[in-house]
Amino acid sequence: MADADDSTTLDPVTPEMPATTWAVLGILSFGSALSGYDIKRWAEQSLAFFYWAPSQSQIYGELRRLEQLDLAVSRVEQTHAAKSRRVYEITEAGRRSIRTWADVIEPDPVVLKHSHILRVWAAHNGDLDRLCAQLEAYRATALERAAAAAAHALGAEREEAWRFSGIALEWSERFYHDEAERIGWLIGRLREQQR
Amino acid sequence: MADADDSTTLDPVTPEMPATTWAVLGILSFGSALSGYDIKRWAEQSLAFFYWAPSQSQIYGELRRLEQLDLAVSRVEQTHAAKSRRVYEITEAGRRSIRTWADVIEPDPVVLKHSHILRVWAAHNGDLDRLCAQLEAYRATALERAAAAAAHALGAEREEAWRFSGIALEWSERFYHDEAERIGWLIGRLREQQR
DNA sequence: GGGAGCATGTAACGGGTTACATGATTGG
DNA sequence: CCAATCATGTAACCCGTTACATGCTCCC
Repeated sequence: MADADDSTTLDPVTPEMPATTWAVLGILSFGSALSGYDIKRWAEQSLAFFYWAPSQSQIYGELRRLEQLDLAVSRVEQTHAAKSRRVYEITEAGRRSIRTWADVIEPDPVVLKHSHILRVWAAHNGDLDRLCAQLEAYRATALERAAAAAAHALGAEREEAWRFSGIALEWSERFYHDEAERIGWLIGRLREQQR
Repeated sequence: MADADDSTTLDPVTPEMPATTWAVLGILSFGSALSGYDIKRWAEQSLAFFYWAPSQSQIYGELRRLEQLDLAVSRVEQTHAAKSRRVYEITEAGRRSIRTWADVIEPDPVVLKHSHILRVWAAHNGDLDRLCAQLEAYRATALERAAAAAAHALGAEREEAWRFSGIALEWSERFYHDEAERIGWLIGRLREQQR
C-alpha cells in the first residue's frame, strides 16, 4: 500500500537466512493463510520436484522464526469445538524482504548428490549386472516423477497466481524426462564396456 | 587374497556409514596410497561433478574413522627433512566392505537443490529481466562445467583402472550439457509469458 | 623475502533429520 | 471402534561447514 510499487523499493535490512526459510516464506508469498501442515503438503507437491521437502518439525521452527522477524503473522483458527490450528500469513515486511531476495541475493550453488552415478564411478568394486538393474529401477522412478510433475504443472497453470510455479514444474517434467533418457544411455554405455 | 574372488563373499558386518565415508573409501579403492590433501583434489576433479566436494577438515575425520574400523591403514611418509605426510591405503576388509556397499546397500535418494528453479517458482515476487539475466549466467557456468567434465573424462579413460570413473564423467558432461539446454528453453518460456 | 601451494588439524556452530509425544476428527 | 489423517510440537543427534591455527617448501 501507500505508493510502494516501484521495484527499487528494496528492503535494506533483509536478514541473512538459509534458503529453507526463504522457501517457506515463498510458499506464503502466494497469498493464502496456511498452517504448518498445509505448507508441508505444498512443499511435497511443488518444491520437492526441484528443491527438497523439509521435515515437518523444521517447518514449525521456520514459521516461528518468520513471525519473530515480522515477516509473517499468525492467528489461531477454531476449526471445531476442541480443535484449532494456527495459520500464517505473509506481512508487508515479508513481501519487501522476499522481493529483495528474488532480485539481489545471489542464488546458492546448485546441489546435486547423485548416489547412482557415485555407484557407477566406483563400479569396479561391484557387479555390473546388479548395477544395471538398480539403474533400470531408478530410470522407472524418474519417469514416474516426470509424469507427476506434469500433472501438477497442469493444475498450476490454470490459476494466474501459480503461473511461475507451473513453469517450474514444467521444467521439472523435462528434467526427469531427460534424466531417464540419460540413464538409458548410461546403461547402454556400461553394457558395451562389459563385452 | 587366499581364494576370495567369488562375488558372493559379501561382508556381513559392513557398518552403516554416511555416503560421504563410502565416497572417501571409494577414492582409496582405486588403489593408490593417498594423503587427505590428495583426496581433496581427487574429489574436486571427479566426485564434485555428480556428487559433492567435501571440506578439507571433514576428509581427515573420515580417514581417521576408516582407519579405526580397519577399512584403511595409514603410514607416515617422510617427504623431506622436516616434513612428512600421512598416506592411507584401503585394506582387504575395506575391499570387502565396499563390495557389499556397491552390491547390496540401497542407494540414497538423489538430492537436487536447484536454487535457480526455486527463484523461477517464486518469480512473481521479483523482476523477470533480472531473473533471466541470472539464468543466462547460470547457463554459461553449466556449459563450462560440461567442458571441464569432458576434459577429465578424456584423461580418465586412458587408464584401465579409471574406466568407470571416466563413464561417470561422460555422464556428467551430458548432464551439464542438457542442463544448459533446459535453461535455454526456460528463458524462452519466461520471455513468452512476459508478452 | 614473500607468496602460492602443501599439509594437517581443532573448535564452534547450525541446519536438518529422526524419533518421540500427544491428542482430536473423520470415515469405514 | 479402529485406522488414517489432521495438527503441533520437543529432544537428541549428527553431518558438514566455516573460521582459525600452524608450519613447511618451492619458486620467483
